[in-house]
Amino acid sequence: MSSEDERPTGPDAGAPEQLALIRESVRKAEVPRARPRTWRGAALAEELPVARVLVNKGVLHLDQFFDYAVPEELDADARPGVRVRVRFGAGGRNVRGGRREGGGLIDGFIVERRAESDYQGALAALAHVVSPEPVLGPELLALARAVADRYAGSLADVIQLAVPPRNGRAEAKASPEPLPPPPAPAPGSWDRYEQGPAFLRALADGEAPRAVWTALPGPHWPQEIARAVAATLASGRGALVVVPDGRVAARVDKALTELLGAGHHALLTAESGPQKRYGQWLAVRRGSVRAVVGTRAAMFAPVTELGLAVVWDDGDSSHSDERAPFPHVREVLELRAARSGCAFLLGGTSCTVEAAQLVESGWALPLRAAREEYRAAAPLVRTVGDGELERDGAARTARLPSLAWQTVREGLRAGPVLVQVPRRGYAPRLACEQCRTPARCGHCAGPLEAPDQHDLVCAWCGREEAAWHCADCGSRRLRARIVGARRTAEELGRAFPDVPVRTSGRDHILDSVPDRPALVVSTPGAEPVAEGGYAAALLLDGWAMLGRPDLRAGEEALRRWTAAAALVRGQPEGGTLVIVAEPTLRPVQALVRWDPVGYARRELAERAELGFPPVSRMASVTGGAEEVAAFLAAVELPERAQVLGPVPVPRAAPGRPRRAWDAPPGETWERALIRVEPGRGAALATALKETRATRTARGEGGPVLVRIDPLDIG
DNA sequence: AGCACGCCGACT
DNA sequence: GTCGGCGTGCTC
Repeated sequence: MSSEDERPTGPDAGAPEQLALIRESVRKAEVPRARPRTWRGAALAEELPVARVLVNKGVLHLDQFFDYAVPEELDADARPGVRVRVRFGAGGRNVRGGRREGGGLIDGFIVERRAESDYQGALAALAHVVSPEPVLGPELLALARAVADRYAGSLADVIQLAVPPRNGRAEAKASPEPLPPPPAPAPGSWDRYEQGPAFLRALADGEAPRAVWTALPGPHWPQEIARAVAATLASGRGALVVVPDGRVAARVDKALTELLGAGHHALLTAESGPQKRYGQWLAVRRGSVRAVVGTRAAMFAPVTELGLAVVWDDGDSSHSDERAPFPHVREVLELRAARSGCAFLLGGTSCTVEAAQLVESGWALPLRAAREEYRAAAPLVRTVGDGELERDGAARTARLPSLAWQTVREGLRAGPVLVQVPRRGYAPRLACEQCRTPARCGHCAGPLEAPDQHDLVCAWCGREEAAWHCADCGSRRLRARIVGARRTAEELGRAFPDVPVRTSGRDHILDSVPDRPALVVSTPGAEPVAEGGYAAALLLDGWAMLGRPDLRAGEEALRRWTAAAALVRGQPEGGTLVIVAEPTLRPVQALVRWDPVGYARRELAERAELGFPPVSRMASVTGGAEEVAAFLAAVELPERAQVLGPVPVPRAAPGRPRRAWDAPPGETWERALIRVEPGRGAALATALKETRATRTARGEGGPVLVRIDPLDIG
């Protein structure tokens, strides 16, 4: 990075008193600024004796580089990008004649070697070079800077996410010789998509197409990703694929190995353990492996000459990092594509609102198949309203309507049957009892809650809603009820005593089930793949999924449903799916018509109208009530920014691990939302970052947590 | 964040 | 005179 990107340190701090002037002259005499010759008598490097160092402290007001003198004996190893240890801190300031002692040893990275420093004081020397392996290249550094700015975070925080901790043993091992590029692959099942073959050809020709890909349901998408990677490799460039979890990574890994053999790609997931993972990361950094498949942290993988960045299923919440500054895979890969001019592929069986926006804005092109292709590849979808559930005769014993019974019974004759059950602990949002329209605040359109089971309060702005009535149908009655879905599934198992019941969920997740009749009960996201596809699927308690207290509840439910439906055989092979949910609801209709894109586009239009993200940009500020209030008072927001709240942060659900933005046990935190118009996101991030930097520098109040584009905004 | 520097009041 | 309170500001 060039030096103009750094923050000036500001030499205007107060009038220099006499002593300081004397010291200054002593320093200059001892260590000439133009070319530091000695430091404590030790010889310095002949050439470029100054090392610009990124100090590995996440604190925002230290978000700048520091210059150190390079002793002669470290000259050879102290190359740009290597890890170093330096003395840092006020500990050894100006102890007689400009000499420095003390100050703790902390980690850092050399960012640049220079002939001279523009720092006015005497330089301390590098303490040591941790390892001569350059791990932080200029491209990764620039990306990390861009991500830090985007998310109002510090460079060091992003570097901590982007550069894995060192492992000496892995570093000592040489990486394999890079393989020559493979030949361009045939389109394979990409020919089912109108622009599929053309997209592959563009990749193989070294171009940089950007696409939002609505994958057909069924088992082919890992191979399709593999072909896109292979085409990019064929152009002599590298490729990066980021998926939500290790299971999906394993599927793409398998597809790539089948297509290209081993050696072309690295697998970067937490499952492989620190040493192996660092070895893989190094192989990528060293350029001996040109393609990467991995989970979240792999979004920063330093692929040489990146030609294609892929994110699969960008609606999955694990694409959002839970460590500061909370970057999202889709956004980071977008940044990479924009910065390095590489191709971009966002794929999934469903479609997020953000993905729809990428197409709408013209940044990416749609990559879709003809409507008939989706209908043929998807199972027959039928709905059962949960009202029918109560009326149905069979429901009395098993709480399941007869259509569901029938579907399961018939499905079990042909193969495994999937039963998707929402996880317990879903707190549904209040909705109209009549038409199920979510109850929203009359002032800011935030979701309403009933913290004391009685009064209605807006979760965003905290206003009390005294006289709520449904905007759609005028009803004044609300409902919030969770059905005991798990038990229903168990009863279903008892009703088919000859059939094995397998379960897959949070604690024990099945990867796959054989092509034999079985009931497979699974929570959303944990569905095993059935070899040969499920004969049928039953999606229970759609209402509870739609009732989640989240702006994205509808989109998320549809994503979970299409993901499950994509595991079922297509309609021509007799695949059937029954969803227990109100058929008039939009996400349910989108599933029946298999139109996730239409759903996302409509949702996008609505969010634009209501001033919701991603059309507006939002940030959240979380912390103790006093800290949040003081922060909001201090921050200079961009024009027409709107502050919603603060409101108390709801308790973290018991059992779920505490996330950074959940209140610590025993404390009550508050959260405010800040909303700005489209195009002011960068200004908002800058304002938030600046305020936090000055406030923590002065130690004013406790820390607040700032998140840009928070996912769970209710 | 640490941590020393510096400018104010009670002490051998 | 000087020991030490913690308010201020710097860290290459």
